[in-house]
Amino acid sequence: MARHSEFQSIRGMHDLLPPESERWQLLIETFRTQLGRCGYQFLATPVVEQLEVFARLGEGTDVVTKEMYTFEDRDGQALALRPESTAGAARSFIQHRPTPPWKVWYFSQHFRYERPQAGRYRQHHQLGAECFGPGDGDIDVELIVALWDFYQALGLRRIRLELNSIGEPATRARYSERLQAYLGDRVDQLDPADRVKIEEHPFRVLDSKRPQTQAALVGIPTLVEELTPDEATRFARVCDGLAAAGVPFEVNPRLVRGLDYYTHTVFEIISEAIDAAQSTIGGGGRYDGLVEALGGPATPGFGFGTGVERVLLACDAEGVFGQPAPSLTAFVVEFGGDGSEARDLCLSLRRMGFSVDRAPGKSPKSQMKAADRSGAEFAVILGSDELRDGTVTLRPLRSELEQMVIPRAELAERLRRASTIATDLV
RNA sequence: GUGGGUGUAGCUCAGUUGGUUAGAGCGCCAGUUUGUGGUACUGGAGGUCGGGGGUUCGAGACCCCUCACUCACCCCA
Repeated sequence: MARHSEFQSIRGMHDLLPPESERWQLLIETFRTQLGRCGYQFLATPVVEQLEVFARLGEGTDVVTKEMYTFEDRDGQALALRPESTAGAARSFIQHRPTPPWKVWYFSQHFRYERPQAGRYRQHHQLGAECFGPGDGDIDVELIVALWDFYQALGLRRIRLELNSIGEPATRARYSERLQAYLGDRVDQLDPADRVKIEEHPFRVLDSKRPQTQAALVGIPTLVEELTPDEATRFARVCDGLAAAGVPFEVNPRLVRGLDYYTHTVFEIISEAIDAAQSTIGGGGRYDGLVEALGGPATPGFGFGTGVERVLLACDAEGVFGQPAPSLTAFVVEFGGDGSEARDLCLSLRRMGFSVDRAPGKSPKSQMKAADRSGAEFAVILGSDELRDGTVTLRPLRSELEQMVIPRAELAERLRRASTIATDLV
């Protein structure tokens, strides 16, 4: 893209313009409806937090150690743009001590300093939800089903839910050691690029994309085998709940997530329609230790995030969006007067709840052209004859019906009957 | 951070081995139709060829640097 001016948006950060922005509104509205049914309410936390809030997410996460936008303010306080939203929500929970269960949803922008590519941006947006308080698996089911139904409501069909349990931290640690031992015995079978991970991030070897590594992983001990009876029972209840809700899923014993705070249930939802490397459209899990790690009372939690840009990629790939509906009821076209009557008519129609626009000062032909382009259902023509007679010409733009001259007083009623757009007033 | 591809009009792109004044389609503006969009025809506006340097009589084409976009790795939504 050519650079025409001195300034442009920051790498990996994009403007959101109409008509694309309309689809964002649709996504947000659908999400709000879906989560509202489950009793979740909107939460907004600041874009900036103390660096330490995110640092507590763990040393083992690239999001924290490599990708954060960090800076000092004028007082020398260490701050960061949020790379995700769960930490801020947890901080907020601790700060305000709402009575659990605290069920919130959010729409927020996140910042990660990575090289942009398809479905990955330095500023990206997520819709998400968190539930602080209840520690039972039924909350896991509630939120996963809500997210699944959100995708269904959008019309996405080619999606896949992958599920796993990583148990309590003790189980995870035990498995980590076992994994390191297993991998240590087979170092030379792994892809060289993966060998270095054994020490620091043994779990990262599991979901490696490299064929040589994947071949070496056949028969590797799985986390599921390592779960205690209690953990396994808990996981089974989550699986049962999803099955009862009719949500198809597959247990992926190698599913590990990028953030260290997860316990028990973790999941991802992948779009099979996206023809790009970044095809995970949503993911989340349980984080029973997070609130405590941030200095709050021991409180379990579960949450997820879904990437708005990626969901829209999936929607495009599946072609779920039809023709956009008309957004204007009427477009007022004027000529032969000084424009004041058209101006007043336009304003009064708006106060009656109609969506109306106009393009004053241009030729009749140009105004009609503007009316067509605006997507309006009707042109309301105020020419010299109509001005003289106190009438308007009502011309349908989206159908083959004939135009008609009607008394000005009848206009509102005619529009109300003929328009497919609901007015927001009576 | 590593590697590949691409930068020409608002958008999508042509532009031959380096050779006059840089093109097309769509979009935009206007006219054919001084009261009517969506079709058709005609005309018009719009470009420091991403930026800088170099080679050359001559660079949109070649070389170097740089910036941006893009795809992949890493990682993640």
